[in-house]
Amino acid sequence: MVVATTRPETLFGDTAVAVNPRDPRYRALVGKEVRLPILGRPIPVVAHPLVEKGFGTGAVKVTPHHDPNDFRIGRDLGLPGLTVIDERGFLNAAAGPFAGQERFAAREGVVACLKEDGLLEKVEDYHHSVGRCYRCETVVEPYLSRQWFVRMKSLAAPALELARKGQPRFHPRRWQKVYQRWLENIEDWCISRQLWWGHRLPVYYCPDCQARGGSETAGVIVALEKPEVCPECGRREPVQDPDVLDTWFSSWLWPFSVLGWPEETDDLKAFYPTQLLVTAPEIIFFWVARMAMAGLEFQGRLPFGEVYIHGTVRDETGRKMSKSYGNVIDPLEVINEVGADALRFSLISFASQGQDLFIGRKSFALGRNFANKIWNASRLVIARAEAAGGVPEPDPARFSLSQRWILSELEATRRVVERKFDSLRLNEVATALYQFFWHSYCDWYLEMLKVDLDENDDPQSLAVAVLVLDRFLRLLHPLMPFLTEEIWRRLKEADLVRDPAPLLARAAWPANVRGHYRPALNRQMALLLESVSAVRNLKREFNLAPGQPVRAILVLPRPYHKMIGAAAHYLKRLAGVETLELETAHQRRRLEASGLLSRGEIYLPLAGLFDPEREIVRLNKELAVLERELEKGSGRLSSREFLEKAPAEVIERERARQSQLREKADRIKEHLSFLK
RNA sequence: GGGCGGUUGGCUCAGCUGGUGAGAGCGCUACCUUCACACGGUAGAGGUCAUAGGUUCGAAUCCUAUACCGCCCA
Repeated sequence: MVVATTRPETLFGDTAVAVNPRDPRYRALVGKEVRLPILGRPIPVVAHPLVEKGFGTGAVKVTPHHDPNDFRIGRDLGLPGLTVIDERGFLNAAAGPFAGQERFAAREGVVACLKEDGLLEKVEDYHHSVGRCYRCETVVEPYLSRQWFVRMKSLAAPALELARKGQPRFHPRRWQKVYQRWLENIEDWCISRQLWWGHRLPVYYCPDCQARGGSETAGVIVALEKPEVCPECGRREPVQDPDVLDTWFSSWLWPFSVLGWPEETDDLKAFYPTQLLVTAPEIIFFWVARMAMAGLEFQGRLPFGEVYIHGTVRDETGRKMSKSYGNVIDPLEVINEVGADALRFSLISFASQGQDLFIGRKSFALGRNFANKIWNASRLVIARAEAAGGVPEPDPARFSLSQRWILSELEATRRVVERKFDSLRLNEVATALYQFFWHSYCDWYLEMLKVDLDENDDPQSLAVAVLVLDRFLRLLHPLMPFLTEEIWRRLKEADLVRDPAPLLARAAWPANVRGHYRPALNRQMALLLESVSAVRNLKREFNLAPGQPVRAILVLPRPYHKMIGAAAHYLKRLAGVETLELETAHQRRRLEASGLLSRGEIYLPLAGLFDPEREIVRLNKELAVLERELEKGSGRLSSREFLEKAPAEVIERERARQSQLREKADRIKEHLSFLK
């Protein structure tokens, strides 16, 4: 019979040749014996379904002590096993003429020997996967040895019972199934590790009693303390098992062992169990489930109520970051480059609900830029406040539009942050804070603040700027603790914030301030912001410098005039409008550029700078977009089914939107016909 | 083999219970060193939401199938 092997040197340990029971080529041979080359030992031909017919010759040599599959075949069929390779990788006495040879040298020798005897069919290159040590790359040799196991079924039962009731709670929820299924299919836990260091197994052997034999446990002593002499025969000092415990065997005690267990310490009483465990998915079996089991066994309660599973951190090529791969980005280096808060904020921003994170060195610019922005904006506020000799207590009765708006935005952000924290959507906490601070506070509020200060308009602007900054720092603190702490300290030193708390870390979380949340303001504020943007945009379209002073005609319904009139100085400064005229209707003149607002229009008389052709192109483009939208909407509104089945508010919104779009389109058409 | 996830602008990703104008950061284009910030500002370009069916008045979102990428299994 011809067999194929990648490890010829193991043939000395062969105790059978196996074939698939359904393989007609060998059916007649099953039950017969063949002779092992070199040693001439007779071994049986056996049948086992694990053997693949199409693989190799369909017949495999079986070496139960040096191959996991062969071990199974051997156990299923009651085959004997032979250990022929020792712990150092040398062949032992069972290898006959090859005894004492190193395994790879023996491989060469065996092949030569087979060739000489005319027993070698052929040698060919073969691509296969061998286990290697991840540190030294040495090929791992399967080897049969004594291992210790923990029986898990009874330990897992209480955890399983709770798992079925949804405890602990997993985020995202799908991992709960993974956890539960593992507990359901619990296997005994092999705790023997062949490592150089660690806790040795508390297992001792008496060589004399072992030699006398009798049973598998003869001469085996399990004890907390090393026995001086063998408790059975009282003669020799027992020898400790050389293996160490699996690291998880101490880790599964971690939730209470770090609190002083087995003593009943105050810490243990105060801090066990905790609320939330944060970890990665591959740890669910190794650690989460085992901590749960140990917690129930030794403390009678789960060690945590909730488990947050974050994504795996991968490098830019998608490989898991791992010390053994050597592709880890060292957090300390990142901290040196961009700061601890930037690292932290970046990571949180990237970690959305259990998705894996792909991270390269450049990724941390996100947090770095944000930290830089916060620092500089804070410098501005503090410097201006100090220059003003402090800020007055804000008087809610005198809040201006922009002040009420930024306070409302802050409150809206505070609500989002709380909600997202509660649902553990930390990346969305980060996004909300980022958007608020950069695009509401800095882009608009601080720009308006500068205008207020320069025009000596309203000292309260500064007071609100400080108030908002203080609240914002409190909200951001969990994500960027160092930066916020430092800025807050400076606010206190400048006497801008008065708070009894010695540290921001201990200061109160901002409460809902009644009346600050006023979404209705957005419509008014939007009109102001739109006006500024529209002027900037038109200047750009017609190649005017941003600072070029222009006259602007703002056409709005009467009720908005007062509000916009009060904010005219912002338009002047932020958009470079020299004179602002407010009207309720406007007859377009030839050399004017126009822009549409959500509820009004703006005109810039541009005289010689105006190019009607250019304006026509621009307006046509805008009109095309509107008409496409109008078409979609009227399609919907003319569908009887839509009108019958959609909720009234959806229909209402659609109608309102249609009339708004139509009005805009009509206005553009008017402009176009005028220009032509 | 068993279980699970992903596919949205050039890149990395959000988008929770379907509600109808698809978002962000980076990158890109133009302009700006204006006294918080060029790690910045202003204005902009850029997407048949993998494909094919289905459910629905309505689908990036729900269902089915396919393709591709990826993860876990002591």
